[in-house]
Amino acid sequence: MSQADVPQPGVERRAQEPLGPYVVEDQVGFLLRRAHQRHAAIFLETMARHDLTPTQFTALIKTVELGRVTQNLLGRLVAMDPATIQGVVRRLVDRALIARALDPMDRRTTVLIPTDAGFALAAKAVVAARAITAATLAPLDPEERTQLTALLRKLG
Amino acid sequence: MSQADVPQPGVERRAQEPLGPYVVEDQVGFLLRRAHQRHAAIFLETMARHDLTPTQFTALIKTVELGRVTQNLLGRLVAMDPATIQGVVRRLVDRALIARALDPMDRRTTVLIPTDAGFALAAKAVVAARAITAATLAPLDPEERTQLTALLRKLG
DNA sequence: GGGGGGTCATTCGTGTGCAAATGATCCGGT
DNA sequence: ACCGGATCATTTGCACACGAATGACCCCCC
Repeated sequence: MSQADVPQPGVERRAQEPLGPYVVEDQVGFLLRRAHQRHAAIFLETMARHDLTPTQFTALIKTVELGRVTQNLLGRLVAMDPATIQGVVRRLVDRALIARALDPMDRRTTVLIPTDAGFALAAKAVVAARAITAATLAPLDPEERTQLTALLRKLG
Repeated sequence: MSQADVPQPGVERRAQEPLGPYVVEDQVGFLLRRAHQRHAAIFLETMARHDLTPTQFTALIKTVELGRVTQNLLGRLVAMDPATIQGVVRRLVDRALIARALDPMDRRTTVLIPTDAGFALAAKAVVAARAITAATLAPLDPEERTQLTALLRKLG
């Protein structure tokens, strides 16, 4: 590193950066990406024996919870756009965790219904999911966990 | 909704769900995914005229900041694994925002150096990036913004 | 009772994200 | 001088994620 690469901080630079230095690592976007990655890693490892990804788990749980949903509605409920939910549902259907049914009232839609295997796996997966949430929040003390959850919910 | 679908809370269920009900929408993982998606949407829209994705922006900024980095090291610094950083860097090189150089000391590595165009774009993109952070945090009041950032950083 | 605007599901293209495998290269220890 | 473990970059395969386009279908309003 030459001297030119390490200028004295806060002298001439201030004029060009009136709002202070921009540190990528401190931006919400970067921190959100990191946190999401870490959670995904914990999820994948903990849920490995059930072979469910975070999105597959979420879609399955929601389908079991509702008993019967339209694919697009399911997508809206779990924050996945139609193109994404399509692939997620396809994989769950391929594994016979949920089934497609026809809606005589609306021939555009396919109704999704969990299978017995889907119910059974969902029950077991929820146990793992509780551990995943706990492991993800492990670095925080109880009060901070509540705060973080509240702030993220407020973030929309 | 039938009566059977809305049981009185906290009676028989407690025996089977000793830790309380599992609401997927309240789990950190779900909230992190939602928040990350929302940020990505804001980023894409605000950064549209510069045509940079969040990861491309981060990699470019970091390269400009360092002036000269190895690809794998860059990846570690911005939390992208070698397979991911490879594609990100390739797109930046294709657009002539950064250049590859040979390292005579280590023939395995390719050294990355920002081009003049890369410097120029980075300077303009940082302005947009400040707005993106602000827009992402808009739903929170100033104190909450500091809290959220601190909690996410602590999350690792 | 037809027509037009909206919705549903799907497909395509592009961009992350990671595990795993590969080939080239480096380096420490013998 | 060499060899074996480690690192670098790349590729492949799979799974989100979304914009845009498409074809089928719904429903309301004229």
